[in-house]
Amino acid sequence: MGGFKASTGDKKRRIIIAAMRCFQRKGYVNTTVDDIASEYGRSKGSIYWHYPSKKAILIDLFSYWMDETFDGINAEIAPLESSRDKLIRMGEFFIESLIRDYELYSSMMVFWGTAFEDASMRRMVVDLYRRYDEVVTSLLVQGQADGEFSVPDIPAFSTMLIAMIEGLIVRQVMSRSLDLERIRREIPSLVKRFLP
Amino acid sequence: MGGFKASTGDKKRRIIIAAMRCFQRKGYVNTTVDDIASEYGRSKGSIYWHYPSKKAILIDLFSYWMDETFDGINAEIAPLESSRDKLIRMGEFFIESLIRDYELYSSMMVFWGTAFEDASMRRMVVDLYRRYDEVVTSLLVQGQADGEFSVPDIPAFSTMLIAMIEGLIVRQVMSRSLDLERIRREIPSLVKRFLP
DNA sequence: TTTAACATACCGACCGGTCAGTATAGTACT
DNA sequence: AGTACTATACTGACCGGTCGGTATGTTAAA
Repeated sequence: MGGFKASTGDKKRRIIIAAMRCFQRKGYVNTTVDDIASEYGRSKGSIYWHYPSKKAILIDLFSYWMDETFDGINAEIAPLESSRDKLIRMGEFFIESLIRDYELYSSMMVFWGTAFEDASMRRMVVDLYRRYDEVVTSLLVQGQADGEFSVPDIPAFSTMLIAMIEGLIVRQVMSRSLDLERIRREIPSLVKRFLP
Repeated sequence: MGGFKASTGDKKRRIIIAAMRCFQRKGYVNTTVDDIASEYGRSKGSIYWHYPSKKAILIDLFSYWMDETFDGINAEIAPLESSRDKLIRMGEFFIESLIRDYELYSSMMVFWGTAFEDASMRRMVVDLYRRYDEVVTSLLVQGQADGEFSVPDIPAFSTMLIAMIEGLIVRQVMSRSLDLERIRREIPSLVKRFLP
């Protein structure tokens, strides 16, 4: 991630940043559009000029994060050869992102909470899982085909790997007490146990 | 879990069940106290006779679930000898609970979302993590002492095991599309890879 | 280069609905 | 009569969204 573009004119992006900060501080429900406006440094009317609803802001934030995440992953793993290395790199990448962009992940949890109660947002989350699954599954298939490792049940293992990352994110956002550097260091040894 | 006690007089328990159903359907924020009352089959005034606030109901539901979960785990793993078997059983137990008490887990996610925005609830969640960590860590220490397996970094591995379960719960609650039976079947093979 | 016309961006008072929580009167069992 | 509980009606804070109006360009014909 490493910060949003801030070229002149992209007010929407500025609003998203403001919203992100607010959501991270107070959650979605407790954040008022006036809060976002004040963080944005403008008034509520201005927000509604750019966005049709509070929900639309959250959705936009989520889309942005999702796209950036996948771009990031692809860029990270593309130069690597081995599928196992790619999976290791993916794991490390997520932990590093979580360390660096804690605020963003934190406000993303807000999306999860809200998505739970909203069908259209939920669909976005499910789509996100599907995309992760595609990436991980194809790496497992590839690595197995190349004879790098052998996995008894690829879909199940893919699900569990993704679940682990997701669980780490959730926990860190809730507790803020994880030693993420230490966990990052253990990712290679973990994946090697996973995929011997 | 397998259903709440329903002895005469424990209206609070009935209210909790009603609330659970509502939260599961509509989430915490979108559930009104009138919704809970109507699911409970009584009026709002009645709810407020038993509980001082909507939040108190959620907290009570969470406490109940937490206690039941730990009782369940202890009962499951107590008769087992090997630490590895205990960890396998724990994993299976959670997946089985998730299959059986989906509604409950689903409404628990609501707690997560709300806890994110509320310091006192957040403390409860952090405490829950601490208790899981105690159980898993002590099993890892024990198994290592007994020469069953060897783990490079016990706290990190404990965290990751718990994260995996948590992640599975989150994902299932969101997507409802996981093949949990299949994942349950893979738990032993997964733990054996984890702890060779 | 003036000016009319339009576009973009923003302001903030206000409305209308929602809902947690309260007040109070009832009921029914002991 | 008292206690445990329930029903009804109400209050008031809160907040998403609206809207009339303003300010600051931008374009282009006169």
